[in-house]
Amino acid sequence: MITSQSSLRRSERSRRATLDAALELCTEKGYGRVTVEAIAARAGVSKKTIYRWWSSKGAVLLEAFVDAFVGATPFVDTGDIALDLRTHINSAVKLTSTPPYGPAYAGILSEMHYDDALAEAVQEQLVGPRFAAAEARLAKAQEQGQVPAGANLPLAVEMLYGPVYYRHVLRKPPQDEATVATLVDHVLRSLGAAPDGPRGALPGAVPRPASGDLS
Amino acid sequence: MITSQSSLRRSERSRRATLDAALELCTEKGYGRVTVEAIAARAGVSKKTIYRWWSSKGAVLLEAFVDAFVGATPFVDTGDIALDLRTHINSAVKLTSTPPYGPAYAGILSEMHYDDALAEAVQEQLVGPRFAAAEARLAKAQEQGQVPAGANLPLAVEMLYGPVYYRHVLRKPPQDEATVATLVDHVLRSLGAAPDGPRGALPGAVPRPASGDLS
DNA sequence: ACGTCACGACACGGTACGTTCCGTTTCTGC
DNA sequence: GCAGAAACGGAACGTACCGTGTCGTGACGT
Repeated sequence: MITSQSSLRRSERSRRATLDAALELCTEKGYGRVTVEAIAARAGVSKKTIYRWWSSKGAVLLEAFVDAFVGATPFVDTGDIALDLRTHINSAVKLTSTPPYGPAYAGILSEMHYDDALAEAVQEQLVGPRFAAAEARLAKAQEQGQVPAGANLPLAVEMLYGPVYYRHVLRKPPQDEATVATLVDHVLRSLGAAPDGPRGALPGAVPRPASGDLS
Repeated sequence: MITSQSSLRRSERSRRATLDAALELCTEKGYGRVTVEAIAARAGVSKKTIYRWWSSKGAVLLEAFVDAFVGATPFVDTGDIALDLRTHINSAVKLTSTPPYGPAYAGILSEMHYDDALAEAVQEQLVGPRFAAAEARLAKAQEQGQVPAGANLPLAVEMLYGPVYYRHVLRKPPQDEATVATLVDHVLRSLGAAPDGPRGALPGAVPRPASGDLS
């Protein structure tokens, strides 16, 4: 276990102060310039207390991150696969591009390369569930005939998330909602799905005027 | 400029020894555990010499990286867009997953989040050219009628590279060549391109036997 | 009321940072 | 060639942060 264990005697006040301070500093200075000593000072907490409950700076920020997002991005099912995928991907874009969680996530992704335990925790607590939720929603659309039976769903999920991560790690501007809509259309089309209403042949080739369902 | 400037008096021997030592250490210990002092010791070079020519550990590895890959992955044009995209993406997968350049690139991507100059250098020297080459090859295919006229080419490039980065940063196993082939088929299909020979409806839905053109 | 445990504080040795000084080697220009 | 300049290796420096250890205090559970 990389995140903190609970205890009857543990001070919830110190825990929250630590997580909040870590997120603040990450936003202000960037993950790489955040130190445990600075977190402790900002939180009004002893360094010893931080090390008592977390194994590293990365573990603190992962807990802060997961803490804020557990159940915060449920996968709604409106019956419209394109709409639901847009909602899902837009939440992922916002997650990875908005303070304080965007900078924190960038740091976590960095640390994953050297910290095997952190990598495993991220996979189990963040990536795995999100990937599974997206794939499950596509499977449901399959049952409803909106996606062909033999479609390669895991590949579709990677094609959806891939561009989001691509821009995030390369520090390019995040996708806006129109771009996400175009992406979703392309991915569904690549699976052989029937065009979705007015979004017909060559989705995205001709920009559509902004419509209410995007906001 | 983040990478080293040339000089008439500069010792090429020290430069090469530094770059080689940095790549070696990065492979052995992972970028995060590589120190400038260790690079200097391994290279038989003074720390001062490293700081004279590079601004940071990241700059050293970026130069080693670019040095090895400048012109090393030309974008061939066989006239078959699907084949050429497979070749291109396969080289990107290999680049990001094979020592010593895979670990080095992971470290560079990490450092980019805190080092603006490094981020700009990566964009200009690595990502930009590769992205442009892929888009140019697609544009040529467009002229030849293999890709529809109004297709969203930048989106297509992101859909191709995205999954590669997705797996790289999340430390998932890299795509094998069959998966890359399926990905390329899907992306071309999403653009409205005509199915490519036997790769017909629902590419990837039914695994094809391995064929020579993949190796 | 007593014992336990988490707490804040402070000090510690260790590591790597980036810089400075020094004496030596190597190359350039005269 | 020779003299000067520049880059070199080596060693040491002060600083920052690491992760740990110690200690006295105070809050909680029994």
